[in-house]
Amino acid sequence: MTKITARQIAAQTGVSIATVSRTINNNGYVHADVRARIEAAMRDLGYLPNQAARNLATGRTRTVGLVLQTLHSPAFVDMTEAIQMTLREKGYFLLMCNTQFNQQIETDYLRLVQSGMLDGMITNAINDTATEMRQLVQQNYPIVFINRSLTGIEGQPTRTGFVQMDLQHATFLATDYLAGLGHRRIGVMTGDMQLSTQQRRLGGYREALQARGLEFDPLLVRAVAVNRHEATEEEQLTPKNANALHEATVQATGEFLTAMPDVSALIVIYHTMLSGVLQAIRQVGRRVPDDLSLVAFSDFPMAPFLDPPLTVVAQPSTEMGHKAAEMLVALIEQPSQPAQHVLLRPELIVRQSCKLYP
Amino acid sequence: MTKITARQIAAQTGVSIATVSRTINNNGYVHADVRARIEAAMRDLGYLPNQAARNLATGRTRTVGLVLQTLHSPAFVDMTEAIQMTLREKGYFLLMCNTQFNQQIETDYLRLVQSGMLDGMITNAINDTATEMRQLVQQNYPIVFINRSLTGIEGQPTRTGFVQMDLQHATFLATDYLAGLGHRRIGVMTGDMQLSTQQRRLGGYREALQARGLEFDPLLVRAVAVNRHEATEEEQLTPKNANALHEATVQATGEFLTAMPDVSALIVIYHTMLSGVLQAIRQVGRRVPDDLSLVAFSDFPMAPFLDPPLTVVAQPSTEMGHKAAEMLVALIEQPSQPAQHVLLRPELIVRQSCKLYP
DNA sequence: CTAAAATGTGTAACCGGTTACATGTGGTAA
DNA sequence: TTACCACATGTAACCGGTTACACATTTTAG
Repeated sequence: MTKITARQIAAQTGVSIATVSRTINNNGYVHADVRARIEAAMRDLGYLPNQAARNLATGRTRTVGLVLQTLHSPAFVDMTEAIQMTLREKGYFLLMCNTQFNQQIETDYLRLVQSGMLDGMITNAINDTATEMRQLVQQNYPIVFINRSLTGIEGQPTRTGFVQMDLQHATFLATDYLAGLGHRRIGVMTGDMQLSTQQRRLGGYREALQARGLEFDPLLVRAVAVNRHEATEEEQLTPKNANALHEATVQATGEFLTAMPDVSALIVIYHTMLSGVLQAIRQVGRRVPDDLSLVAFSDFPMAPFLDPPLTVVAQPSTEMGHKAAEMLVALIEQPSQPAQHVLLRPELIVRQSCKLYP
Repeated sequence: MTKITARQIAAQTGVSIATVSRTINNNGYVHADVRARIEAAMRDLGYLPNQAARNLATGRTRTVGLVLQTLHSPAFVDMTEAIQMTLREKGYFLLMCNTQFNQQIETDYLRLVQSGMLDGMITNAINDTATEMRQLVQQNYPIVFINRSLTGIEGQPTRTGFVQMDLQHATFLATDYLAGLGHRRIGVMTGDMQLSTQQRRLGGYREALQARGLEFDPLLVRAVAVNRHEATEEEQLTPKNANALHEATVQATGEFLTAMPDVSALIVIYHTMLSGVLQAIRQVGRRVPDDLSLVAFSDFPMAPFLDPPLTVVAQPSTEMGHKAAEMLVALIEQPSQPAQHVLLRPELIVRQSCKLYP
């Protein structure tokens, strides 16, 4: 249990710590015989270099942060695992941060990059408009955003990357498919309207409606807020965890379906809301797909086994995670990179939750 | 972007770094006025203390590791979030490690505790019998095991904790429920037989059979191995990721159901195998619950919406995560703790995937 | 009023590595 | 033979904090 240090390895082998360090890091010149002796000593004594010391000396930690709101979404799980595996291959570690939609926690974790604890950050932070985030970007810390964008940094030299699914196309796919089946009143259950992605998500909805000659009715879009936004906090539900979100969604969807009996199809933008939507549909006595067609976002292993098998817009989550990790490592290791954007395509997977209208 | 150091804060305020340090850590005595000036300077300059330096100086990192095989299980997701939230409250960070059932990765991550990068570890490592793990425990590093046990450390002073769901009772609940419905040939789809938990899981199965006067038939237990175990590697399937596991499960379940037409009920021990089992059932043309009763492990949000709604044995995952985190922090902060054991009860949630036999 | 205790602050030794620089070999090309 | 370069290793200055200890100044207690 007494900690072995490089000094002891040096003493044991009769060399200086510098030589031990060179051996560990495979730096500079070390005679093959000496190297062998040092390595033997390290093995014998079970020596592992102290990471804190290395981090301090090198100014790097080979650790990056991942800030997500929740893991209760198969897409996020896939992404997280892909990120971690990719990072591992590149010799990096992953610090997890689930914020449960709490912006304070989000901000706290973002600071870890500035405190030198993390070399960089991957995030889909919801306060992407906040000053803390812009500061971080402006201060040139490596950050990769997932499904987020940032205005006002165009042309500036930052170490920022963006990995996005084509959100507009995703809602377009769902809407166009439903409209193609003859639905004219297509509802959308979504999250916080303040989020910078809402515009693109709804953009795809409107685009598809227009292409099919249908009118956009704002009453058909129902938002269940999942985060606190100072400006409009009082009007928003602010569930603190998945359960609260579930209840809020049940409530909102129930009201929505009751108030809008002519809605014949529903698009659910967030997977975290799906169980709540399904429960509400049951409660108001509608049946999928006979009384209501349903398209959800994110595919998941159980989707084919639901009643009925669920038609979904699938995200390339694993690929997104992989790209994000790769991009971040590049930003960390090569100081001056032009901001990269990766845009991946979603895919409509048709199962049996939608029906011709009427 | 130039890094601000405590020295600069000290210079700016006209005090020594020691006083700055005392202010940061709320240690020792600092005059209220001086403290105010220092805090103002820190705010103005946007100073954040360098974590690597603190870690080195204090010998602690306030970071703990979580080593899991995968997040593709709602129970693990719940646990992970609970762990992280609890750790955060106590001022700790979480380093995530998903091993994808690769024991090499597992071992690598375990070493991080020894390298001083982590203050402790929470894990359900599958090589709980391996020498690396025992070494770690013997060397008195704080470790909390989830659903694992460790023999041969009884009475020894270690900093080890155990959080377990009562695995034996879990399988008992499922088996007893099915037997009570009249089923006599109850199949079990499970994972690696080498895992130290298998004994307890099957123990509950046998216990329930015996209580109901049914005979134990080893042919009714089908294992789909999910990890590599040197000793028996050649006889085992060794899928490298969730997809491979899915395929392996489809294959194994299909064979099993075909070879055992008299099996009227099935217990699925691992959630990660569930989608594969469901697919295989479909492929061989059986229907749940009419041709086959089904009990799965772990509840999940979509379970009520499956076809049919799924009867499950639910784990108290959130509570387990919470306890594990609490226990680990206690082990870290209070050097000499007797090894603690927490045993939580699973719960049978009856829905509609089981039917009276015949 | 004096001794002891509490308060406040600076100095400097650490934590355990990394790495620039100096120094010293031996080999090889001119 | 001289000059130069690749190879090999040690010395010591960092990295940016924490904290034991020394010293000074107040308070408080008896």
